[in-house]
Amino acid sequence: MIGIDDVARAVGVSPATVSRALSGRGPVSEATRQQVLEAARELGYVVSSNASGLASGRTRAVGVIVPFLNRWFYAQVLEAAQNALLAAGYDLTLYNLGGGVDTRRSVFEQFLFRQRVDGLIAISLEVTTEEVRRLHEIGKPIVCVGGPIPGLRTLSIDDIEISRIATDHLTALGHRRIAHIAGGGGGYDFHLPLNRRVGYELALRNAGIEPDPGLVEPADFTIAGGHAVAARFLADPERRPTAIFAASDEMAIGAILAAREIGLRVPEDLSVVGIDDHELAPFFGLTTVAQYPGNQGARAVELLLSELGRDAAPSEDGEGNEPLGFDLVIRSTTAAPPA
Amino acid sequence: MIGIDDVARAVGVSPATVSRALSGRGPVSEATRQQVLEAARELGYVVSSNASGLASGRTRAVGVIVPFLNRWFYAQVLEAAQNALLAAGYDLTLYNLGGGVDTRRSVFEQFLFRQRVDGLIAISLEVTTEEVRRLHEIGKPIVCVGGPIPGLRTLSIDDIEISRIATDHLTALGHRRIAHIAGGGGGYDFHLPLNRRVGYELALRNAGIEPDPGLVEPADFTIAGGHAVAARFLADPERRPTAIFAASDEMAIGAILAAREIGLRVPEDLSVVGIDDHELAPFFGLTTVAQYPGNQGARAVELLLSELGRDAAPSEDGEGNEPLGFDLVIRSTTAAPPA
DNA sequence: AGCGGAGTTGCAAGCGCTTCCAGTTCGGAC
DNA sequence: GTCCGAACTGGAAGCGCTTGCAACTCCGCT
Repeated sequence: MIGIDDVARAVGVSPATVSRALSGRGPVSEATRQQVLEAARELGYVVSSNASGLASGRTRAVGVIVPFLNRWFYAQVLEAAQNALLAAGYDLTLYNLGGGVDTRRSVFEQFLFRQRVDGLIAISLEVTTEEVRRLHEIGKPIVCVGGPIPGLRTLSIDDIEISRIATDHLTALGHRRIAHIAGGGGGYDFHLPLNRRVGYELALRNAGIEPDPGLVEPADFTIAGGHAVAARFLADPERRPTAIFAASDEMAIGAILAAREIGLRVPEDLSVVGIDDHELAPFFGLTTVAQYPGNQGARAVELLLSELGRDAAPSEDGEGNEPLGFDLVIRSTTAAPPA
Repeated sequence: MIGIDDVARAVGVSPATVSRALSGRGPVSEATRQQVLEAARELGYVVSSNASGLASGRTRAVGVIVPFLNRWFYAQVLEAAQNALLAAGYDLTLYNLGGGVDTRRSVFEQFLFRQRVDGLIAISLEVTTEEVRRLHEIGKPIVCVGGPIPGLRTLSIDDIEISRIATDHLTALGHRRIAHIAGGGGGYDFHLPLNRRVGYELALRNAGIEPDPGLVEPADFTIAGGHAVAARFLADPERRPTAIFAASDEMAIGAILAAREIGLRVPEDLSVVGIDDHELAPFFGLTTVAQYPGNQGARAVELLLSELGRDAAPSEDGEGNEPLGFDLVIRSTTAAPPA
């Protein structure tokens, strides 16, 4: 393995200078820098991250913690984060908590303490107070996306507002009986489904409609889950809603399929709105509120790196939570209710 | 930060003994080992991966290279690999090549050479010969899943056979006009779609049917792509196939939706078969060939770790490729052709 | 009693970098 | 011409572990 000494010898300077030239820390004359860069490229020299990390305390790696992998939203955020990190020269170490209690515990007890990463990004995590304590103990900067974790800097969407807008769109079209497929269950941060429901009820009240608890039912954020709930909503022609607002696009798609199965036309007989702007949304012509997970991932990296950049201690201003953008995207699954 | 010396002091032994006790390398009396373990737990000591890696050359991390994240198959493999790695005490460093040419190049030129990982798992990668050369240069064990990379140990499905079985199922039901939505395009290993087409044609010939090139068209492995191709196949009632075999479940689902849209019933008017056993397959009642990506990921980790375990040089017996299991799963999208 | 060997343990030398500190050079100010 | 500071460079001390080697302790044997 070719080391820093080889490069130093090739250029005729000390390893210290090579280190400075390559890392950009400390003064090096432009001429020397160029020679070093050249020699390094020529020899194919790449610094050993272990040695560098041990000596400097910086590893140039960021840990990303996700509760799931195989969900569109998480994968989008993760992909964007990966790209941003690679572009900045950072490795991404993945911690997927979806592997059961034991793996989850060992991540929080062991893995995160190995000094392998300079900082962490946590995506929509629902964590126990004990886990929050561990996260703080690590003493490294953390940025959360989505699930607000007490005392940590969080990037989050305004879930109440996003839902209000979606529901407003339906009331504005004239709908009065609007059902809501809420989120719920398993591993998700529980604030999200709750806030989305609050926004929905807010919009109804604004339109002078009293929310009917019989028109709200939770599902698990999947197509199959949305389908099952929608089928129940639509079963009785007497009590059938004229619109469904689902807390995610996948559930909305399930609802569309359920409607089609019993011969209802979308949007003529039933309007459907989702949240996400999932990759399948255009395919189904789904009206939805886009929340740009890619931007969220990229922004999280940006924030984290800036914190690392100023060699800061983990920011104590954890309350400086940053709202994210979203937009209503009107396609062809919403229309005025049947006469 | 609490270090190995603290533990040593607490127990009253040398750091060397603590290291041996914690890593399991070298002899330590049972009594001492217990004390060390106890003290480490108590103090919350976790070895610094940088220091350990630098001193030993082992990092207890594995790199996983994927071409995409937001595809069901990749996410499944990745998730399983992550679980297996965590269980074995390994970190997983992710390299997603989907970020464009530049990131791809820097991964192959820089990131993989940082000595950050002990080994690599490459999932269904299509690589250039230059990239293969770089992979070899790294000098670490590599296990590939799916895309056979020349000279590297590969775990792969028998794509010809898997397709043959799917198509056989259709011919056995009596179908004669069977269309194939092939894979193709962008970033995927190109052997896969090719082999699947070969298996399809093989099965047809076995049933005495001459393949009709007009009944084969590629799509991009997505629902939308499958939908578009299927819509074309089904447009002309005269030349309409009675069955469609898609090279992936997502494309098969697209085909089902396309059929429904023009009023065809599945399976009465059209049979559809896919490959994968995607999470949505049960929801659509899709008959498919399951290929268990989770097992593939777990098996890849197992192989890689066993290679690392015996401190082996990267195995030169790269041709010892291992076939993987798959099963025809018959659900409700296939039946005899209309009379 | 003396000895050889197995089982444990400690010593100390690194692993390959980074960075503090001190030295050197050079240009300008006086 | 001298002096000072800024800009650059090299020496060397670690960073926190692992591990080869030597030392030491018990045994059971002869």
